Amino acid sequence: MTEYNPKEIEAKWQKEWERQGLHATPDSIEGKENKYVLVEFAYPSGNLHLGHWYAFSIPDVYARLLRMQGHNVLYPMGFDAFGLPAENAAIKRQLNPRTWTFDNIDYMRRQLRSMGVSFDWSREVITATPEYYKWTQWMFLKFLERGLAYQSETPVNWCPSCKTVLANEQVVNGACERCGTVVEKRNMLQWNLKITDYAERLIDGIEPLDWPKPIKDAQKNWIGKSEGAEVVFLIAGSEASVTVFTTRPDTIFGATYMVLAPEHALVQEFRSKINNWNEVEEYISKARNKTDIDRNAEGKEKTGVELKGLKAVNPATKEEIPVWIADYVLPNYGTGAIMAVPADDERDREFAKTFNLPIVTGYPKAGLEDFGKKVTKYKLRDWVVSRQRYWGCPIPVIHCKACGTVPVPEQDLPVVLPDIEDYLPSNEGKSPLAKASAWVNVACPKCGGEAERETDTLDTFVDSSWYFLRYADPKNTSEFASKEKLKQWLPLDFYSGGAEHTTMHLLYSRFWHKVLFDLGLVNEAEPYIRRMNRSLILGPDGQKMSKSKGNVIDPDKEVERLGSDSVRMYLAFVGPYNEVSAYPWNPDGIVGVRRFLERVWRLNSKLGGENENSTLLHQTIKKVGDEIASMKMNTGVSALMILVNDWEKKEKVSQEEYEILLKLLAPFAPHMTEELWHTLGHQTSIHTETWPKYDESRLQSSEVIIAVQINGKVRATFSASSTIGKAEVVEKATGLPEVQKWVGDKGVKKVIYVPGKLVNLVVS
RNA sequence: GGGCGGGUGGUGAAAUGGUAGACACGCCAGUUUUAGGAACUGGUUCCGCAAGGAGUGGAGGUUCAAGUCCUCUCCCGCCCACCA
Repeated sequence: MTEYNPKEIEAKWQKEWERQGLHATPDSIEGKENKYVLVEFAYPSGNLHLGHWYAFSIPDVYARLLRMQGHNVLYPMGFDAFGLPAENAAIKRQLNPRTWTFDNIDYMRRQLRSMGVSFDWSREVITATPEYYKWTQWMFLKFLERGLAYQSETPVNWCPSCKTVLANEQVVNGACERCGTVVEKRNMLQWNLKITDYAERLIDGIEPLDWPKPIKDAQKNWIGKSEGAEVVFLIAGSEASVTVFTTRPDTIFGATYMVLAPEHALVQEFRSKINNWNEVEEYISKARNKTDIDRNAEGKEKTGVELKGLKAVNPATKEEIPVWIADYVLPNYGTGAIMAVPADDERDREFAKTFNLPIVTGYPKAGLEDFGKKVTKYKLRDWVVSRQRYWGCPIPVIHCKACGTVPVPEQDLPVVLPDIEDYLPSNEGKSPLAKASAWVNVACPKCGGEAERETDTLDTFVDSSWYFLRYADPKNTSEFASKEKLKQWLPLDFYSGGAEHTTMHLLYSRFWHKVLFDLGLVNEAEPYIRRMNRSLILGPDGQKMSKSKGNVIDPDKEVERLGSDSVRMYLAFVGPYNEVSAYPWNPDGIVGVRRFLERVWRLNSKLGGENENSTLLHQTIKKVGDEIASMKMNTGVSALMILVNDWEKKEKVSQEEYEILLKLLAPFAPHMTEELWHTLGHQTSIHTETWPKYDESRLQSSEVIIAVQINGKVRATFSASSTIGKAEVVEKATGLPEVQKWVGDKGVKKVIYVPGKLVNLVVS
């Protein structure tokens, strides 16, 4: 028997599997059920890091188990190829984003193959290819048709470094999620998708899903449903009124003043009646220029200005109350106006104290709808999808002076992203595409007159909202995917990815899917039934890996040192996959896994024994299958180690049982098991074998160890037949000298017997 | 401020209310006619020579029996956050 040489055998089998097309997945196989295992596709950043290995190789173990258990398993991979990060990286290197991205894809594909993951590359999807984004554009037009895509001039988040607008979800603590630059507010004409129309359904749909509770809660929280009432406050001495939203209409008798957002329309409407207009105007312009960071820095210190000369009437008390503007009232939540109840609301109280406004306590409580009508409000905002950047999917719309906004006719799709020289973003908020005049200037599809193409591109999250549908039918040129093929694979059986997508990709794509469902284009309202967030691999120092900290583990080097199978198996072994946790990479820990694989390799020289059909073997078969299915790979691996530890003590091992071990190990270490399998004389792949079956009746050993407790503390153990009865156990237990020592002459008051496990003797 | 997770050896972690610490790393001792470790054997929760005692952040409780269930409390992490 030769030595275990992973480098050699891994390269050999990767090549051979590819040659055989082992992982190409047909749309259906007679007698097999389809299963769709999905991982978030790769972003072509340029290099595979350990996170990719963790993200792809562990679900691969699961996919391989399902295959061996007789399913037709789709496990695809693709590239989320448009977007800011790739474009920024390309600009930094003075490369065209297209060249940069597609070179990265070629390189990463090769790296991915070294993982020995069973991706079906024949179904690869790349969002930046016209074959793909034709359908992104087509779907966008469907949204437009339905009134779910619209343009509006609204204050948006502008990243001055990336020189583009960002969605709310992409702004973290007032800074750009991608580059960390403080985001500014700008008024710009933007394309939006009406995700708010789906707020209620996005909340309702989430309940029955098999998702971890924290993700469900986070999404519900982000959508932020609150039930309350809208109450109309009249402006004294005028016909005008202001509607406020409150979740506590019962406190209306305590409302002693009202506050509007500085941006509220009423302020401008009454500008001539406001006595201190200069002061008010100054406050408004200050509030407008404040970034979210500034606002946070001020903490909870309240600022505001009274609109002097204006009074509102509290509909409950009929009293005239002052009207203020303050930036703690947000323009885009509720109605942009509140009734302030300083006795009951902490923020209102603080504001009232700062400006000496009246606080009344002990007021009567009102009924829910006495003074207003019941309404529901959401924190969720519409999804701003315009990006003033080159590297994205063109928005398929033409602006005509005569006809207005005209959709690009379906037969003209895709609107191909042109190759341009100057792709740098501009400070004015104009897409670089605006400079490609040959591309921009077109005839209006409606009237034939002069018209211009929309030059903004779509947010990358639009591209990734439906990629998993394309895998079902990746070569289709007449539809994004046929409904029949979609039916064969969807909804997904399993979707694994990062927690950072909870309120972004996972929310956007659910929304997208619901719209497609309403359009009759997909068969189900929810795309992902089972979702799992993976945990995180940290550097050896327990810190998040980063180049600046110098704690980055390069998977290529680990593969070179110990082999792909060792890397995969170590990642499986560090801890449960399905937990929001983080595991430090232990360079010695992976060596332990390599040692285990070598032990399995060496067992080969002990072959020739008789079948033992041991309890341990049956228990291991059950355990490994169960643990992989629940993504608790760590305990699955340890079960295999226990079996191997046991066999190592034996003189001989039966070949048939050794082959069972190899099959159990195959999902974790696909290369090594394949090599050993062929060494044993098999001609076909171990990965097409069926998963070993265990015998239920062999799970329980005939010999058991009974623990004897005195008052709940273990004082002795003895072994006995598993069929031993209570009376006999008590007799044996009380006969033991170390038990008698504790019982003494006190006598046994009570006996609890747990069959085959323990007996507890209660003594005085 | 709101929401959600967690606290178990030196480390990663195991434990349907039923022998806490499986499995692995590290460490210690030894073996292999040099060395090395990605080899082998044994040991390794803490205190104690031992008998024994203590022990899953802390304090109570339920139970024959609690890491697991209940009450209170401390600490840590993540997400959202002036959302009316």
